[in-house]
Amino acid sequence: MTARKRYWLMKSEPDAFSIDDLQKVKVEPWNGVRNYQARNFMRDGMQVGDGILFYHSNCKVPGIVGTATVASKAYPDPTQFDRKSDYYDPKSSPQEPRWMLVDVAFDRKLSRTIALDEIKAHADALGEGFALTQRGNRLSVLPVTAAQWKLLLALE
DNA sequence: GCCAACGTTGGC
DNA sequence: GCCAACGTTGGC
Repeated sequence: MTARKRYWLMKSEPDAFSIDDLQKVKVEPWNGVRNYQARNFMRDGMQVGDGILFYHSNCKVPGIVGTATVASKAYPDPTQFDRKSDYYDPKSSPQEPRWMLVDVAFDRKLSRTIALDEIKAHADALGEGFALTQRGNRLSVLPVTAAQWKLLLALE
């Protein structure tokens, strides 16, 4: 049985990993997420084939720059076991991994950036439940409804 | 580069 | 289990 396709938004700092980087490598293990809520979305919510809005944060024009697809089920983030990694977590172990990730596959680049400004301008239509535009929200992985997905991409 | 927001840590 | 201190995120 296949569950209904879900939608997500994932943030990345373009200096660290941009939509162009994803286009080059095609598939990227989404490592380094060290927030429990974000982890839970990946671990418990994501299914292969789900849609992802790729969002550039912490840059000149923050906004949605492309789409991607969930390409694997959740599995332990290997960087948590790597002492040399910035993402090393001494409290995690292969027997009891704390952090999970999914593989993210490039889908397409948008013809233009859907800037945060524009997204905010449509806050009413997107609804109060949209985590991205909620004040102070710093979640790097968040759910998007089918209606929000449609609305956001219609702005392209 | 600043700083508000907010999650996590650790002392008690 | 509380909560102050601290670190990080991310818009501006």
